[in-house]
Amino acid sequence: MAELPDLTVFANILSRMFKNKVLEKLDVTVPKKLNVKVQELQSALEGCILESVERAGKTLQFHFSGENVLGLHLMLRGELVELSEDKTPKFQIMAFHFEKGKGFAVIDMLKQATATLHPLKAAAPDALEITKEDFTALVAKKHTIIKTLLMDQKSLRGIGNSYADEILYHACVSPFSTASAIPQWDVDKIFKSIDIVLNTAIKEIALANGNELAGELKDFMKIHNAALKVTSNGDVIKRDKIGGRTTYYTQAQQLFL
DNA sequence: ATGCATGTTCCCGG
DNA sequence: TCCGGGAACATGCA
Repeated sequence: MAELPDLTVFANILSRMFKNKVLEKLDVTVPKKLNVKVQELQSALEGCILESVERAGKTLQFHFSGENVLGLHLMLRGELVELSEDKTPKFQIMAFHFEKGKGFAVIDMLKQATATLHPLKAAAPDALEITKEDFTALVAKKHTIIKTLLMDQKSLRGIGNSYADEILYHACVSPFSTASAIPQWDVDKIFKSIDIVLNTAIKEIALANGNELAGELKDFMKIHNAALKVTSNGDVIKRDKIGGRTTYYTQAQQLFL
């Protein structure tokens, strides 16, 4: 359940560990989500140098020498694990073997993690890159529920169910608000909250993880957290479904319809 | 033991 | 055309 902040941290850790290393071997255990044949993927990437790892939306982008790019989406339950000698991790999807026996694997018990060779550049802006003007225009033209809009990857990339709740809680706007009905002042607040909530989480997770790729899931959530009954203010945390997903919010969050 | 969690896609209906 | 709702995916956890 890696979300945007986790992925940003993973990208940084992978860069530290494998940047400028040669990918000696790429094992594909579960090829069903690949956009190319296993052999095509291997011949494109094996022998290449990993030049950078970046996050884009909810994906990681591995940039290899020779203009080769691999996109990776972990979907619901995908995880990254560092490889230890001679042991294939349980639920392995693919394994990246670099020099000196070092490497990492993608694991996913749902087998839904998706690797894409030469992914198309996404049209929608990333949640951490969108400008205030573009965000304002986006919110103004959509008549859907604000939480649904924040999570719509075709509109804005990178925000999932739990951080959508965290952002709207931080901005004090009800997740049930109609996007186009939200006043400019509050749209500005949401825009700022996206930046603050995500970047704060990145810092906290980076600190907690160190160089651990997966690490245990630290719970930094202030509202999207099943263990909490009330917020730090003492407001009762309510639960509802939006888009089939559990949504946590309080009565104090302003509703605009 | 039952049901919930999580992202995406696809299908149906208003 | 836009929007919402539900199912499906496989497994671990409370």
